[in-house]
Amino acid sequence: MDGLNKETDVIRQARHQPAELDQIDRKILGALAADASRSYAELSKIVNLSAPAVHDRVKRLKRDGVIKGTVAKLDGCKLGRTLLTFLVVDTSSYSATRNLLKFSDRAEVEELHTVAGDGCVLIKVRAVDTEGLESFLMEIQSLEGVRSVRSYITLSTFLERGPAPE
Amino acid sequence: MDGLNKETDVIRQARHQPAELDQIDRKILGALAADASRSYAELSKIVNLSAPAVHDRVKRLKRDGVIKGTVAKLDGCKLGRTLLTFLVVDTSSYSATRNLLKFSDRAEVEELHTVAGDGCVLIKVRAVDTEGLESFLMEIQSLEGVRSVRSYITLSTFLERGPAPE
DNA sequence: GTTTCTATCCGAACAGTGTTCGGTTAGTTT
DNA sequence: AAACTAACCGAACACTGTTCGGATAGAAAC
Repeated sequence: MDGLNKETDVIRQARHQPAELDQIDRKILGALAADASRSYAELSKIVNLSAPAVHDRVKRLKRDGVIKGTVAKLDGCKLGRTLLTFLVVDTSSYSATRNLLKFSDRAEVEELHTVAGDGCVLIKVRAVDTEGLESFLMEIQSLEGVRSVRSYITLSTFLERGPAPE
Repeated sequence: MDGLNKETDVIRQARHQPAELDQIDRKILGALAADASRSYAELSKIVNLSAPAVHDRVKRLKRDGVIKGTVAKLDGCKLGRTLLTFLVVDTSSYSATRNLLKFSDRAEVEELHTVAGDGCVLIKVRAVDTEGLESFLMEIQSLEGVRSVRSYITLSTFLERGPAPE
């Protein structure tokens, strides 16, 4: 027996390394990313495998974290949120940035990232209306250490989806 | 019989007006927006109704378009896409904007909006690496009528979700 | 070459969930 | 009062998700 052991699936899993994805995996991921309500019978027809085989693969993809979960896509407008805006907030200190991260528990905040470049924090906000956006904006601007806020108010959305598997 | 007829559910549906959402609807929506794999039995416990009652409500919410569908959330990094960037493209003509909209069929493009303000189009791009972003950027910049491109390269993502039902 | 181990697949059986149905209640309009 | 609608429930049904044992193929170990 030499020093190089066989790398089994269990060992790989312990290292949190996902298995390599073949074309079948990517087809399944693409199908589920577009519509997660598809049955295993449907998926099995798409990739020409049996339902249990597809089930095994999906199970592995979930275990490895490639599939992080399944969520319902809601219509923001029909929920009463009509105004989508991206804010780029320029801060002067780390503590100011930290204060901004606290806004992630607001209902109108959908995304919150730190970014390199001119700004420091990027926020995707879906407000009820212009009034709701205004009060949110003023709250941000009044924070200690916030130098400037650039607003990109969305007119039309042409695409909104998650990562594509290839 | 006076001129005002009763507005039934069928009539309202024909007008594409969603029914008003009560607290139970919003609880269900919140639960499904966080995890769409929850069973009706689980949901029924959350809102203190029977499974068929929850089923009826979900059916209505789907029919009215409040629930647009269910999708699998994929891990961009584990798919090999490590670099998330927001681009704000400033264009000088409508035809240039139209050309930008064609980029919505690219695998690395996740969102594409037209925006008011300084820029005209906002694109969320998940590229494989810096090299992939660079080639994408150069393709955009070389388009006729593109005046400038502002890039916001994401360092860390703290929140990424869909619209919240209040 | 042989053995052993792993990953992957399949068909069949099982368990669990989704879905439909009839009946009841409550509220509103005629 | 009568008629209609919306909403709920329990029970039954149909379907899908899931597990199981067995077969195959490939890689590593001997």
